[in-house]
Amino acid sequence: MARKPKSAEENMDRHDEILAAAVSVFSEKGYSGATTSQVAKAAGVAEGTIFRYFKTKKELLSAIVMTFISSLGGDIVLSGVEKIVMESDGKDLRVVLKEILKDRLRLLHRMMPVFQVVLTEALYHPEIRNALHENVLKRAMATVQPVFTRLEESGELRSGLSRETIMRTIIGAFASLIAQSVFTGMSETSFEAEADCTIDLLYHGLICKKEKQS
Amino acid sequence: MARKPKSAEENMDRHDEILAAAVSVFSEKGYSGATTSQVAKAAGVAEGTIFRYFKTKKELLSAIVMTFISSLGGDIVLSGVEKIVMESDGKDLRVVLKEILKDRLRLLHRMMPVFQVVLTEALYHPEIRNALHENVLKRAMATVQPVFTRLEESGELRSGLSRETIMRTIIGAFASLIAQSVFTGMSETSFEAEADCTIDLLYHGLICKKEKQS
Amino acid sequence: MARKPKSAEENMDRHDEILAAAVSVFSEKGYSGATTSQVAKAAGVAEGTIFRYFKTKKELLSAIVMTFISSLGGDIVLSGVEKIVMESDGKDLRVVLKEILKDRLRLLHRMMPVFQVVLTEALYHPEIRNALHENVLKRAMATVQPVFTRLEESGELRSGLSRETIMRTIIGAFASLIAQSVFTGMSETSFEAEADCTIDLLYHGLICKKEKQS
Amino acid sequence: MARKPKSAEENMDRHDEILAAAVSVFSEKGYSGATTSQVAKAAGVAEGTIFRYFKTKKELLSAIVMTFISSLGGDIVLSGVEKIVMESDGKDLRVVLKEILKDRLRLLHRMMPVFQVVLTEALYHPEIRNALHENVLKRAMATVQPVFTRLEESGELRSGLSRETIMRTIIGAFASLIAQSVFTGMSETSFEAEADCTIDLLYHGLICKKEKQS
DNA sequence: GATGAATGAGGATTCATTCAT
DNA sequence: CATGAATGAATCCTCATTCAT
Repeated sequence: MARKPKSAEENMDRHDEILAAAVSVFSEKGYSGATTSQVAKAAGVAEGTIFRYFKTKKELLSAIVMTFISSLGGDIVLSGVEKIVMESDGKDLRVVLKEILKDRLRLLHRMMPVFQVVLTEALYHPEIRNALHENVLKRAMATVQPVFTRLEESGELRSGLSRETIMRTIIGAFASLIAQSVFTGMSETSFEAEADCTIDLLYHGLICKKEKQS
Repeated sequence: MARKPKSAEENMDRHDEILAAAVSVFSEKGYSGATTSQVAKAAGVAEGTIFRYFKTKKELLSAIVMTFISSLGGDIVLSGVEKIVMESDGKDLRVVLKEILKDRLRLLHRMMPVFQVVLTEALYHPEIRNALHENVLKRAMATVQPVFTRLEESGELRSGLSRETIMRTIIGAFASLIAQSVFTGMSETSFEAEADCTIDLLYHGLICKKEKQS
Repeated sequence: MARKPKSAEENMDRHDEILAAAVSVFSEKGYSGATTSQVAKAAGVAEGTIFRYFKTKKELLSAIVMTFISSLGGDIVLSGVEKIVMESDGKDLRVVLKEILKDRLRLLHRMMPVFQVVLTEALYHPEIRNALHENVLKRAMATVQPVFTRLEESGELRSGLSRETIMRTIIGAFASLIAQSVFTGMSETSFEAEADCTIDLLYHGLICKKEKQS
Repeated sequence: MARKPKSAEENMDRHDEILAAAVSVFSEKGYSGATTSQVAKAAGVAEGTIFRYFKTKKELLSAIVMTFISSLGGDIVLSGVEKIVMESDGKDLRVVLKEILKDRLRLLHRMMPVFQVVLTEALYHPEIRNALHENVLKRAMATVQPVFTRLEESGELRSGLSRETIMRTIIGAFASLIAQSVFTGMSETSFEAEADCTIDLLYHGLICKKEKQS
């Protein structure tokens, strides 16, 4: 890889600094409620500089959404889950779920502001919704499939549960937990407890009781 | 030019018409993204008229939030659930959950836009979050308590599940279903199927499998 | 003025109430700074009612100015001075000046708000200035002429003083006293003292000192 | 960082251009009657530019008032009078008064519009009145004191005249002359004549006729 | 007549975007 | 390239005026 001139490298930095600043500001005031001048201040650049990297304010938002999608849906990020899934054979579902949840949570905490911005905008822009659906949800489902396939094949999974429903319910349950933890500032330990409890609930909802383990 | 003189009774309507229009516009573009002129157009009134009824645009938002909270958290609305809860004794939990879900869903469909506006703003305004927590969540939990208390007393409820976790998980699971149904335009019947499936999952997650206790 | 029919008389009342309210409001916030709604509230009438009596806000101002001019310049009002002037023969100028000042002051205190409104507007509207000049100043001068004519004829008035200068100086001196008394809330007695002192100054400036004064 | 090779200078200009335009427009239509768009046009800038230099329209007014007060009350400006006063020893009071009047008049002609704006607003804002009183009137009186002190000590000043009254009367007399000259567009020569006449009047009102020195 | 709700042109102010330096 | 002053369209809001009741 030939080294690019310094200025190009700096440009990249600037680009990302502005993006990061925009995420921070947008997540605090919302996209429409934020001003480019606030973003500029947060990024430590002049207002005009923003428009060198992003033609319009809207493009700045798009860049955030795209970044989010590709980092959440992209290989790099899902790989954490992928690894967990691949190594899940024979493990108790509860353990696997917990691992996945913790992996996702780590990510989400890091990305909370982006997440908030993207979700909010998704409410108002179907194309963002679609992009999320295609690139994040479907991918996530595909990644996790093996776990359920295995459970199904071994007859442990209760019958009558569609994959979609399962995924949706798990996501909903986790999402509500994460939301609560983010907004109420739950402690690490009580989050753990709540997580275990939630997983336990889901586990029993999913697994067939063959009276194997109590 | 002065126009549209109406009876005193229709003044109330005017107020509500503007409110309704605001909900509609805000839910489409977000509060900050919407303009008072758009609201006026949607309400079929002159822009100035809005400010006869709501001193500022912000007050318009507040009115929406308040309306939402009091109609969702208020007696009238919860009474649907209350009735279900009161008559739930002896019924299968699945049936009760289904009834509650359907009741809430009916309401939510009617209020979807308000809901969206309020939730979005709640992301950015802690005081709205608090108001929702105090007036909606707590109330809802209190209303549903008897169901779980009964299950607990009869030993049907699996042990180790905190009320909070149960409520959160149910809400999360339902919310994700409703969100999907709203955004993907799920059909009535497939919604029913999904709902049954979700309820089934939750039911087995909640209930102790010792067979019916007698 | 011939009396109008009763209904018209009642109209006059309303008319004057609104005018009085307008004076009060305009004098507090200035013409442009005041709103017709404030005037309406002060007058205890509906906003629309104002426009029955005065086609526009501007006309309301005109009416105030006209009222002022005709009441200050008109017979009724000047007659106080006229009487003083007519009875001034042989009196000491100081006494006459004092009487005039006191007469004007009484009037001015009653009319302070109108005065303020009219003067302020006069700054911005030459036609008001002209009207004031023609109808108030000239008249006032004409009224007071006899006093100075008499002094001149008796040789008491110092030579080299034009009537205009005399009048202007007296007016300026009195005006500054009144302004101070109005804005600083001078007490009745200290006002008296200041007035005597001012008159004394003017008197010696006007009168020829050949005579021994006792 | 933000270096301003010439922009420092130009900024000042811009700032002052807007201020000057505001003075001009406000003095023609009054503060409330003027619009920021008129000011912008008069200043030859876009409307938005005004708000880069003055946060609000009101702040623009404040800036005018402050400028006025500091330039009228400030050392630089009073120094003209101060010099006259310092060099007044032995001179005839008439000459001194004339010199002061001419000095002030020159200033006032230059500042007439500001003056008008400030005085008008002073009518409605006690704090402006106070500022004027403290920073202009008191200062002016302090500056002129020596003249009268000297006269008093030499026994030339008629007894029974308080300093306050003297000052007020002189100011009122001069003010009325200046007002007339400004509004009627008096010629230079007739102004001179009127001024001399006014001064003569005041002089004889102030000075004791001992026929000593002349 | 009197009312005051409705109007909408117009005002102050903001802010994304441009461009000369 | 970066800057930030300048821009002016767009926004929220006001208020004189009208008119159906």
